[in-house]
Amino acid sequence: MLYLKKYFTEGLIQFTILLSLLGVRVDVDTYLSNQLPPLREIILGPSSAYTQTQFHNLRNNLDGYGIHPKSVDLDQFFTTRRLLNRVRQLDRLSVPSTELNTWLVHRDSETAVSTGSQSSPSITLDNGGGLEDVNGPDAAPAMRGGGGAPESTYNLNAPDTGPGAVAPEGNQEQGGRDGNDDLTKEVLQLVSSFAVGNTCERGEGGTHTHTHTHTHTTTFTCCVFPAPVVAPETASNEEVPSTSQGLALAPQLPPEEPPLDLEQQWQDIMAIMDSDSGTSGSTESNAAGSFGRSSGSTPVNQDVSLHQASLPGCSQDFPQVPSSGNSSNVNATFGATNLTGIFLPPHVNSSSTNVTSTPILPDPFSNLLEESMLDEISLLDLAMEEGFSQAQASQLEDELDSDSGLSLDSSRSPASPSSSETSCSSAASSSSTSATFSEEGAVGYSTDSEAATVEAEEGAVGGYQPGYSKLCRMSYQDPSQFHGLPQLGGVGHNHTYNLPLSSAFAEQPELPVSVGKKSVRDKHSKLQPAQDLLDKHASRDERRARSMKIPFANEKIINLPVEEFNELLAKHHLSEGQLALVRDIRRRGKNKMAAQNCRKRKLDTIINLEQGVQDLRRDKTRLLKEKMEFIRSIRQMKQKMQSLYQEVFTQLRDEEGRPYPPSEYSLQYSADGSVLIMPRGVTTAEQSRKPEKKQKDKKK
DNA sequence: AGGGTCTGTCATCAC
DNA sequence: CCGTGATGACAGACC
Repeated sequence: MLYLKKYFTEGLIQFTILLSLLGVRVDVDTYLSNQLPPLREIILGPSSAYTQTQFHNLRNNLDGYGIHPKSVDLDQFFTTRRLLNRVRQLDRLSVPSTELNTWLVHRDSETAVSTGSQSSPSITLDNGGGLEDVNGPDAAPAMRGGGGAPESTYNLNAPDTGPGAVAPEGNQEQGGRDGNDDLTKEVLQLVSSFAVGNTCERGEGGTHTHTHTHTHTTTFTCCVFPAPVVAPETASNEEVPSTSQGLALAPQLPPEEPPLDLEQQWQDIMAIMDSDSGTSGSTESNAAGSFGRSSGSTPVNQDVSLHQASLPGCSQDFPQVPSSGNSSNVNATFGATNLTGIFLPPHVNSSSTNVTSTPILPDPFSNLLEESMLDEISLLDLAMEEGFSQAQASQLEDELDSDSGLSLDSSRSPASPSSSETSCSSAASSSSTSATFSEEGAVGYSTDSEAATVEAEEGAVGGYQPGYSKLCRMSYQDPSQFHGLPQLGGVGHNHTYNLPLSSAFAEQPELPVSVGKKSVRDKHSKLQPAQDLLDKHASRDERRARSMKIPFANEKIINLPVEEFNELLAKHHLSEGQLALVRDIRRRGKNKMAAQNCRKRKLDTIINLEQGVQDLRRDKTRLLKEKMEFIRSIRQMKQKMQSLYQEVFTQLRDEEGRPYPPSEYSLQYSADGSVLIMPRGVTTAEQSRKPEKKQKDKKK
């Protein structure tokens, strides 16, 4: 019994830590609000991995020691170490060190063990909180154990004499007897703040057996109360409710000065529980509680430490589909809660049926994880994920941030083609001339005239800057090519329709105003006669116009407003052929500009789309980063919960001091905030709803 | 010589 | 109905 007490006490400590961790989770909830599952849901789920042996293995692995699993002393030692380490690791965990120390002392001081040697299958760890029945009388799943105990029974005090009674109560009780060690009291006080009750009660069948058949339900109840109020005296075994046969064990100490932090955490936890219960309560299965089924996105609270705490056993997290036996149970239980993988090592040996036949509800976490995480079963994958989030994602974002890839002209305003055009034209010619033949509205994009002006001065009346369009394109493709502007002259396209004002209003129609080709080209053709050169490089329409003796420049034909154009035609008496030619020239000229504008618009559209894609990629990267952070945080929390769950579970002992087989039992969290150890055959929903009533009924 | 790009032109549609 | 802009398609010039 001594070691029963020890284990149980340690269990209390573990559980306290667990609750404290939940306190941390409170913060997390602020951002993951609904996404985080209720504690009970987290704890839900059978894990055959939580066998004592595995526990030791885990510990040994963690500690790096090969200690015989059965060594109680070593257990103590390592447990202490482990707990300390665990606490230290819980950076954000605001667990006063003094409290921890106290626990440890308490642990060491283990002396007496209340032996509820009764055959009572139930072990009740009611927190002594008797203070106020926050949950109300019904709150009492704990009541089970406390069967006959008074309302205040949170029988921390009332150690169930039942056989199953393990001893925290006994401890407390013993402590009191032993002289009420101050430390012990303090410990009890602290512990009492986390009302813990372990109740084993018989099922309807009443066949309480050590085999823990489904007929009976062993309940580990943890009731939480703001202020523990338990008189040491109450710890007497006599107060154990006979009906429940459960041993009510509860830390009992007057709540002298509950640590403020602790209390605060406690309140937070309660708040969460309430909210969670409310949320989950709305759904049938909430009792079973799938992990974080509530949906809702909230900003991530980075309060969760992101440092990676890896557990060896986590490599096989998230088994998607349990194939058989244990794994099935595990999955069934935790699968829905997302904690399956964490809490349930694959090597679980569970013969029980689906304890947690809890309905699988939509789980925000699942959604979050399944996408990119659930399929990643190993920590290695996690590492890869992290690697991505930290390095690759950053790199990607950097890449996206930089324009090197697309070399888009940042000066371009996607929304304003004109601006882009301006940049192009200005880059092309640096011409200050902005005059355009816009009266007809066809020159929206035809700032080409600017360039044309420059060329006109050089004798290239064609007026069109050959490189204009190309320049824009080049700038789009690679801004660096702006430096190669002079080279653009090499492109000998005919742009004669974009005429400068000077040439457009030239009064000398005969003059070959439009050379049409690049000055460069002209230079290359110095040997040719001027006329030939002009003819050769003139546009077809110009040549036609010349051949037809059209008395005015094509620029005029093309760019004059329709009224002036008609006046011009009227002023000059032209033949039928001439008129047709003039009209064709005008039509083609306008169409040419329209085509240019059209192409520019296309280009702008493409640029805008590119920019949009860029922005979207950037957003995607950012969101991906955030997602990875979420996943990391969640996984870390799961790992912590897993280890805590495992430790708590393995510390539990039945009335005979035997550990509960993980294959048959699991810790589950009920809606009222109590933690129960349930046979896997019992559905959580069933368990969470009825326990209180059952207990009451049984009491009576 | 072949392919890509740019540009002009035509046909067509819409306003 | 005409003038004009927009645009797809085509062809020629150029690289």
